[in-house]
Amino acid sequence: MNAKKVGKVQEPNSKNDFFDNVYEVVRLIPPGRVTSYGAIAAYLGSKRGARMVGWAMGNSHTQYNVPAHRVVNRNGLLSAKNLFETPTAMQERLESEGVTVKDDVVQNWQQTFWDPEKELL
DNA sequence: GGTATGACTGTAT
DNA sequence: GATACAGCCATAC
Repeated sequence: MNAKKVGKVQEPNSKNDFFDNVYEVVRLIPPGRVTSYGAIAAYLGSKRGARMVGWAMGNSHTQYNVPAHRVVNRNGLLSAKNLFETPTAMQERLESEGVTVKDDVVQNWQQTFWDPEKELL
C-alpha cells in the first residue's frame, strides 16, 4: 500500500497505532476535499471511534503537520475551528483550497465529502 | 482501577 | 424537522 510511515513522532508506539492511522488518512485527503470523523473511524474499523479521531487530532492538532481543517463532523460543520490558531483559520484554509464554507459549514458537503473507503480503498 | 471528558454519531422524543 | 439522550473508545486525573 501507500507509505505507512510518513514521519514518526516522539510519542510511544503503543497508542500510536490508532493515532498514526488517523494522521495518515487525513494527510491523504486531497485538496479541495473534506471528510468526517466517522468516515475515518469507520475506515480504521471503529465507526464509534469518531471521538477518538477528533481527540487524536486535538492531542496533536497541527503538531503532526496534519491538515485537520479538512476534517469536519458529519454535518460538515467546522467543529474544530475553535481549536485552531484562529476560529476563522479553518474556514479560510478550506476556502483557499477551493472548498466553499459558509456559516462554518461546508457547502456542497455531499460533493466535497471524501470517503477513504471509496476513494482511498 | 474508577470516574470524567471529548474536534462524534445515531436513535428517540 | 429540531432537540435531547445514550453509546462508544481512548486518554487524563
